[in-house]
Amino acid sequence: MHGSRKLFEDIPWAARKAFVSSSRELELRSREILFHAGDSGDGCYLLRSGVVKAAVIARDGQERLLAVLGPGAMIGELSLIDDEPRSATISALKPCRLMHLTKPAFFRLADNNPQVYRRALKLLAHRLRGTNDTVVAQGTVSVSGRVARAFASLAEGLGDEQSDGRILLAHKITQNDIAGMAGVARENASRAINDLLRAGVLGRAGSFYMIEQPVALLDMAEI
Amino acid sequence: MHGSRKLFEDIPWAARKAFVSSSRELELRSREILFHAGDSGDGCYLLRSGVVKAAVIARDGQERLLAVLGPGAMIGELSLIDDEPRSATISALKPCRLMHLTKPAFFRLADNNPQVYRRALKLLAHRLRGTNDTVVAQGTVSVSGRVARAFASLAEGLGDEQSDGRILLAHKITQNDIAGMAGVARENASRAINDLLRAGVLGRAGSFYMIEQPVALLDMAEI
DNA sequence: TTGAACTTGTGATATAGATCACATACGGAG
DNA sequence: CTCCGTATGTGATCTATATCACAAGTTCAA
Repeated sequence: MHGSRKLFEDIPWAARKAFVSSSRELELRSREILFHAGDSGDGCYLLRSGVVKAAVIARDGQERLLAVLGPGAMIGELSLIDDEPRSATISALKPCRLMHLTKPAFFRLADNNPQVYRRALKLLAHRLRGTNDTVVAQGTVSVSGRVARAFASLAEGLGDEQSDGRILLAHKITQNDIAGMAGVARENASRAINDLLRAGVLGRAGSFYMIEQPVALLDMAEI
Repeated sequence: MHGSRKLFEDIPWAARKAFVSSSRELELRSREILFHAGDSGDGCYLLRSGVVKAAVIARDGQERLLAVLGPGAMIGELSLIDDEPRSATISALKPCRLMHLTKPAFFRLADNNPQVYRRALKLLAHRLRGTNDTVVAQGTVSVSGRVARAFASLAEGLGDEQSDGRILLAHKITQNDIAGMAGVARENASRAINDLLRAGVLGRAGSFYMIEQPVALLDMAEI
């Protein structure tokens, strides 16, 4: 749970209140789609509770997952900023509550609280570092390493750190999702996951995954 | 030459003057390195003239090129924003003139001109869209498509559009650079480039490349 | 001008990972 | 419970791309 994922950390209370009052609540049922890549739209959303995935469908029909996002995440900020179409499809992996903020409201708020601008810049900078790393990893890291990476990224997006340092991924994740994040075939994701399980780096807690050895995982992921 | 690459478009003159007066000039000789990935550093640079490349070296020693940047480009803004180490190594491909802006100067300037914040956000949003696309392309587009992509990206970074619509890449670029951008082996980049030359999509203008059919190129790149 | 150090082109081979083809297991609806 | 759709595991191919191995160009510095 890296701080820079949260837009409103370090933001004065007055601004938070202004945000809440100028935003509108909405809910999503499981599997419901918030918007599709290519849609027009200029507002952004703050995820209050639940889990969503951001994905794009490549020309050949393959679904590539860019991220799985948990509470506190900012969604749709690219279109907010540059008025271009939505860059990814957002769909709910479980029931979600969101706040919707319009573009004028956001900029009014930010103009009055430069902290908001700084926070937003940090958020984008953090994402950019992440995608840059992904680009490099894509080309140089093996399938099993990229699968490890996918788990690391899930841990960041919705991991729940236990008191003993292990990280619980308290959400049902399919091999298809993992494969989509790692950019590998589902069958090979399966093999890689089992390797991680056998190595004891990863475990299963009920129907959820548990990262038993976060350090070892990051190492395999070449992070 | 997409507008959003330039930090100071639409920025009031007063702010530009403030920028110039609070910044320091510096020069790089060809092949000289501005900074290395991992270095600490919190200032940013504006490229006035010349060409640089942004690259990272993967764990296995392979060089992966993130971008080739021409005049007007912003460099080192990630560390400016989040105080983390430099994310890439910047080196000059030809002699360059740069302006250096310190972090306090940037934020002072931006706080007084929210346009600067908006502009910076747009810049990062644009990059993020680009890297997201790259991630997807990495996993789904063939080698020749990715090489086409590399040329498209070069065109954006330092292309010179002719009156007849063709785009001149007025800089000596090696196959190694192309391979590094596309994330492929140099030998295969060579084959792909020759395919593009034979197809007439690409041409050679002296020792430079010329994009003869930009539309066809983008199509091959699956953009 | 003559190397020496880069570049580029192209065939031959090796291999990681995709794809195919199933068997098996699971989970929710009736 | 029991059936059906979805998720998983694992072998056997197949193929795109890396890697290897050279032969020619080029560039540039001495």
